[in-house]
Amino acid sequence: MSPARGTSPPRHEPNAGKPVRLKDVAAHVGLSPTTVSLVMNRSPAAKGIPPETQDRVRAAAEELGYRPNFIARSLRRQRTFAVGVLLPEISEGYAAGVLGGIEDQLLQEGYFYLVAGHHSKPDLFDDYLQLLTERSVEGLILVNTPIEKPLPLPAVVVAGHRELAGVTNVAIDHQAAARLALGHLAELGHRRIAFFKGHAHSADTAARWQAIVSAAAELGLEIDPRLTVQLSGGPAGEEFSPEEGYREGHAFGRKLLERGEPFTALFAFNDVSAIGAMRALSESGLRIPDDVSVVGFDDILSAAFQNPSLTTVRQPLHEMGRRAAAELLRKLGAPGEESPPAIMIEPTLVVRDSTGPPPGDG
Amino acid sequence: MSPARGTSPPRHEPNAGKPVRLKDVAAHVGLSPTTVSLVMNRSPAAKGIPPETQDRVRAAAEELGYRPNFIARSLRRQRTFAVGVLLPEISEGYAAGVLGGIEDQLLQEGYFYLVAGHHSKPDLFDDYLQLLTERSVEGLILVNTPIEKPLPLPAVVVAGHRELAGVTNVAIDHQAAARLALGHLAELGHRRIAFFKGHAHSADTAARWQAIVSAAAELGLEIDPRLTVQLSGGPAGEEFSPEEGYREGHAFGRKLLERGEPFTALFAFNDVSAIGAMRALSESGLRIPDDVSVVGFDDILSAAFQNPSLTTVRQPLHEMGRRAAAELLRKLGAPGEESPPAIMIEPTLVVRDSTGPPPGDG
DNA sequence: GGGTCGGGCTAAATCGTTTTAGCATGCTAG
DNA sequence: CTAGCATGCTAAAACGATTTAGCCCGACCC
Repeated sequence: MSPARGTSPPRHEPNAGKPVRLKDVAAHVGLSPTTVSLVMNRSPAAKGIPPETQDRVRAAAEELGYRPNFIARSLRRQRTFAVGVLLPEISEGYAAGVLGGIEDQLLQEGYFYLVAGHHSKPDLFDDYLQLLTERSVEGLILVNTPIEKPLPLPAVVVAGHRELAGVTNVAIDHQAAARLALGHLAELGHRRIAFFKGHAHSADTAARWQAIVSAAAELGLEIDPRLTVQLSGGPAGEEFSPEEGYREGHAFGRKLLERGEPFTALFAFNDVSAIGAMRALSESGLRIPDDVSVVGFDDILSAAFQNPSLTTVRQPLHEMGRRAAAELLRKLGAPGEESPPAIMIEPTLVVRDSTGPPPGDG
Repeated sequence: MSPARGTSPPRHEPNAGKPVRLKDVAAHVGLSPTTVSLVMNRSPAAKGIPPETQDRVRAAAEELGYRPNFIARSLRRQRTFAVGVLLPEISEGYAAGVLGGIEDQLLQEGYFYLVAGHHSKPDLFDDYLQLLTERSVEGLILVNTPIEKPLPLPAVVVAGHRELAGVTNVAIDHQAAARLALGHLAELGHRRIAFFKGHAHSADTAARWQAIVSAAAELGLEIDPRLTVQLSGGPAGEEFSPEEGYREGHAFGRKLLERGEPFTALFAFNDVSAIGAMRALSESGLRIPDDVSVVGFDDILSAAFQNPSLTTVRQPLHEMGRRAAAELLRKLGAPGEESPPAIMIEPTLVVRDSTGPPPGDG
């Protein structure tokens, strides 16, 4: 059969020339395209086809290196096995982390995804939404992206605020987060705790603050308005850079000290502002954690590299993405079925060196 | 109509029921699908169609909210306007940064992209490559991904090492990077400079070291082997976490001090190891930059938050991605045409507080 | 008045699949 | 002997566009 396997026909090679089509395989085995299709898809209708024929077909497909054309298939079946992801900016840490989880889940299930970063511009958002639906994505995942109009497709939102009928919101359990952080501080013996509130136009601000107030109540901690500062987060609507967050943390840490109201711990809104504040505190001669303990939020890379390393509440971004994707696929698989309005993700507390007992406590 | 909570039948514009087809538009204006297609695509063949007819068609399309089906169009034209991106892991900073640039460029040109993270597993790489070609992507961008076999599609590689005929490699200009960093240190007056070499299995190690050696020669600096340590980067083939890099920097910074060979500056292989080393140096009572200057590489987020903030060579990741995408699109537009084997990207030096004149210099 | 030309449009083929509806053929049962 | 029924396959119609090859009709030319 095979002539001294050295010759040169592309026997083993993927595909030398033009791609192989279904009908090429059919011609090669002397059967109709229908039959080949049935066999290749293991369609139930193929049960009438004897096993030896099936083997013959599959062998031919293998030999010719047949790969079904996904586009043609999508057109016919009206399924693209693709979802769209909309986010502010892909290179930013939060979105990238979530996207990692989304990807894992989707690829595992045989889906792909198209991403578009709208840079927080509403009209870009609309454009991309349009483009994505034009490309027939089957569903949407929005990360950190506020929506007003109802969406034309099944959707899951990660860290959205607004509630929208039919879309599931995957978000961190702020209540648990607040309990973890404040619980940790309370256990160490802190009573006078300062807070950074998020800027007004951040999605998480309100929910997180609510949670903090309620967790503080649970723990019998008092929240002193004089120990609370609100971050501004730069001009409304614009993207704020981490550097800005850092500077704000630094500035507001200083401001806090200037108020002269004593405190032994600070729970910042996020890691960058916590790091900025740590800097301000050290510059004022305070030692961390001996004089003041600091807790951040997010667990960005830098948190571990600080000196002292930062205790913080970690958002499991990867898992949030995973869950969001899983939920979307579930929706796609069971259309019409009721879907949960929200999925809560449990944060974890990463205790490092920036927290310890308050001064004069041991 | 809708009983309880629905008061709103989706009478809103976009599309109430089923999507509008080309033939629906055709029927609506009483013309053939051919004509409508010609008009909508502003095909040159449409010049025989009088402007008023054209307007009528466009008005109808607008009115009905017609959106061409991209899949059908792709099938017929054999163009998907999509490219595939392969990278180790999307949530990692380097890849995410590059991807940001890729995205900007692609979306601007009307392309989308499919991403797959192969987690440095060769068989996953092959699988995803297969899946991407099955989906008819028109080209590939590989980020930080070594290749051995030739690729089945036009491709551009970002930070690849191996040279492969026909694929363009977008990489930082190591020569310029070395000159920037060493030039800066030399200008400050440093002569005894320590180095971290990258781990053996990193793509950039060899090229960067070469460049350092040659830049040092240009500047008349001597490289002392006793001031050179090679990072190990964890077990070969595995992904190494930033935390590991940090720990290594810390450990090797200490090792360097133990050797007892005096030095006034350290050029680390990357920021995480630089940060680790800074920590080790401070712990030994050395002040930065008064006693030792430190230069990193990459300009990760944390570099700016360090105390002192880290002077480092910035890789313009976004631009690298942009250039890679632009080059791929060029290739796609001009098939057969010769393409450059490499595109050099100029790094920049970000001078912060970790560098200063050597001790006893003023 | 017949041929030519061009303006305005369309029928039909095509892209590569999936899917529906059947068609032969042979065997069995009545 | 014939209806009925598996068995093993296939023809043809989708899917929703693009594109090729004309068709029809009136005006113009000689």
